[in-house]
Amino acid sequence: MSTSAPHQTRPGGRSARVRASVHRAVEELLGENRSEPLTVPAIAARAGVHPTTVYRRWPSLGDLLSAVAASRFSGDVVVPDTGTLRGDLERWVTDVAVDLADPDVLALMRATVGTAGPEGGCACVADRHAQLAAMLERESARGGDPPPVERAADSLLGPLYYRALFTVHPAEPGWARGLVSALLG
Amino acid sequence: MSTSAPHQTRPGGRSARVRASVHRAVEELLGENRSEPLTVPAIAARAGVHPTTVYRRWPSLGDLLSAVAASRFSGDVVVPDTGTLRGDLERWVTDVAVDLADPDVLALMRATVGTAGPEGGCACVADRHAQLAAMLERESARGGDPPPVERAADSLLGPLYYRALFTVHPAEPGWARGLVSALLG
DNA sequence: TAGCAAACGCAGCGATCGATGCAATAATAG
DNA sequence: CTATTATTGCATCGATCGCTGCGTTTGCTA
Repeated sequence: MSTSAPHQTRPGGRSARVRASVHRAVEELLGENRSEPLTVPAIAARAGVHPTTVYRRWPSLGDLLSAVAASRFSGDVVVPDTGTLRGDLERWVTDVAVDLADPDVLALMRATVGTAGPEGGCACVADRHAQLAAMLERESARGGDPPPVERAADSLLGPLYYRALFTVHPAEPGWARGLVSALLG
Repeated sequence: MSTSAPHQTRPGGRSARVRASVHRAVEELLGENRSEPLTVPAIAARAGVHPTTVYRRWPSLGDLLSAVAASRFSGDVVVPDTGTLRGDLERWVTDVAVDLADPDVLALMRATVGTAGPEGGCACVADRHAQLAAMLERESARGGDPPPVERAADSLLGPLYYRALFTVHPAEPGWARGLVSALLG
């Protein structure tokens, strides 16, 4: 057999264009903070796509939001490589803090967590967890003794996301850096 | 005029009963994790109240959820008084962790954050912040040197709420206690 | 280039949401 | 106890949501 699975999905051309358009429409509509709730027809209209398409491709609004969040929060922050764990973490938390300061990002995260349930929350932070684990792993390979991933997540991602979701987020510059000091001593 | 403000609101009797019933209905409907989104008619039906009443008393669903969250997250955890800051914090974070392990509480928090925006988030943690500030204040009056409220919130509430919203929340017993050690050294 | 199948658009349908006058109830002041 | 008025219930209406066949377009493979 040349290719065992003939082609169950069709990821190129118009499909990809529609998906990107719908994703962008979701981000845009969530960005402009409207009082009305987010609905599929509104998304389709903004995307220039028929509502039927959205209903058929994504089983529910929660799945759509999860997909948008996973796509948006993957690859938006690159894992730095400064040579030391402290340097990597300091640069990384700063980048994450900058990303979390964007109102559009916050709106997307709120909607995803509120609509898609626990899976939505995981979709928002899965890539961040992987990045953090990669940096700690590298430090371990370098011969260092990094803290476990759970503790690092508690000390870094915890305050970052807590402030983003539950406070008005003043976010003084340099504050995120202090989290690294609190973790590494 | 005998009394300058005659009576603009009427908080007793049936009104209070309706409000309590609607609040309870919201918590119940969010508790049983349904795939359909939360709507006003569903809440009214569960509460045994006409939908018009809900539409008129609460300007939007977000306001209703904020009110429910503020009511639910006020007074549910008492501020302990063990004599030492460490003892107070350890008991308190344990209580908060237990509360956050309740699926109904998580569902209410997700919906509030996702629907009511930043105000919803504040409504969920305002009382917790006040409690934390009270314990630190008491330590200060006792002659101690407690950490600032922001750092305590970062170290304690941050991991607690981050794990509750963004992870599957295994929550080993005793883990919350470790947060206090990480904060106080 | 030709053929196949996946994906999309269109028209239309039941259901339900959210809102609006009007009448009835009941909580509070005197 | 009586009067006032905030509050709720009822009936109803327009708008829109979410979904389902069917025909058409468009990637993908041979």
